[in-house]
Amino acid sequence: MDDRAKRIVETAVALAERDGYQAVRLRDVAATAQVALGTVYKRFASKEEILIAALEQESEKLVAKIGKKPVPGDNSRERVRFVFTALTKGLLRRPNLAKALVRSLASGDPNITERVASFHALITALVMAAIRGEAPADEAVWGGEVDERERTIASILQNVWFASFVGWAGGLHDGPQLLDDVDKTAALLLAA
Amino acid sequence: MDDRAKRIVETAVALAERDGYQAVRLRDVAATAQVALGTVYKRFASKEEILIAALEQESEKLVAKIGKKPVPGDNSRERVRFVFTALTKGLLRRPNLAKALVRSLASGDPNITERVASFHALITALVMAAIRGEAPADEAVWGGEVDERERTIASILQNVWFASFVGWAGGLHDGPQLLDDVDKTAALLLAA
DNA sequence: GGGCAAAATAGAACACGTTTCACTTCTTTA
DNA sequence: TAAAGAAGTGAAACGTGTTCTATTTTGCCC
Repeated sequence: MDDRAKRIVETAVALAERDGYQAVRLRDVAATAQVALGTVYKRFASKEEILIAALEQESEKLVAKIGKKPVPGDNSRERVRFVFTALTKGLLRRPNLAKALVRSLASGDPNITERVASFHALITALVMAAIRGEAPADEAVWGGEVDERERTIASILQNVWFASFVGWAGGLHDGPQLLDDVDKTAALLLAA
Repeated sequence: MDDRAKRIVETAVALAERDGYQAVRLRDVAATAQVALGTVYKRFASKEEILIAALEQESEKLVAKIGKKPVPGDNSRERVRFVFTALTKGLLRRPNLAKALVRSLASGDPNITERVASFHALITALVMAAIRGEAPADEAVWGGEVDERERTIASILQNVWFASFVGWAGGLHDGPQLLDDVDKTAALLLAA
């Protein structure tokens, strides 16, 4: 990502953080990033793509922070809770931004399918590492055999988290409730 | 819902069914429904609200059909699979419409929160009835005590279904995969 | 340093959701 | 049945995402 693209994404993040999705007006983004509107569209095909780029950037930061050390906790459930708590708190710290990002994630725009899949894979890897009690980075190391059951559980947890996140973004419930949904799921799926 | 409102929703459904969300242009909706644009906005606050009304209408039809008789199946898991299969197939029969509706459902628009919650409650009731093996309509009869564990499981299943549905709408995977996600979850959560 | 292709720019223009307004047509009620 | 208010209408206008165009600037090669 070149300099201009970075400025564009950072501006979008700043605007979303302050006033949410609708405040990310591309004319404002362009002006603030000191770039012409045409340049914005040379780099990104749409507003959604800018926000997905922002999601990538933010989630990578978050995952990097979480995944640096082995996940703390004596058993799968505790480690899973730790990971989702960290993710959720990291995002809810800037609620307007989080809502804007989840909106793009759930937009169903076919042009961002691969990016959405990457995000999905990123979280799944994190959760699987938590279940096993390894540092996520290690995952690159052990080459092959993934436990199918573990993958399924990780995927379920992620789906519950995502659905609950969307519910939170839509005002259905609050942050603690969101975490509670995931934790209850973990309680049922993971032996202590 | 008066006559005009019905025509508006039906037109929106027809347009979404043919060509998806972006094809539901409100000027076209108004023209086809033989109504002025101002009248559309007298009945519905936004495009999202029209589509949520459509979702309510369609899901009620679907649930009415599914919930008429006791759900077939010898155990919880089979009954749950039956219910989600029926729901999913009913929706995927008109994929463009389904994508448009799920988009509204996941839009995060705070003005439709209650409607989204109602939809959620509707599905939860259906799933809980399937877990127990009762006709959903009976639920009104037995007054009180809901098993907390059953409610949690129903909620998880619904969340997985929803998340997977959003994934399908975004091109992440296909219909059978969607059902498989839910079924695998049911396998882990429900004793046969 | 001059020329050239690629990139950037300013700004107009278009599409569509949404709002507004002036006017007409119903419906109610006294 | 006439008056009043509610509802509907057609059309214009506005905001913002997106596209397009003509012009300028930049980076590079000879």
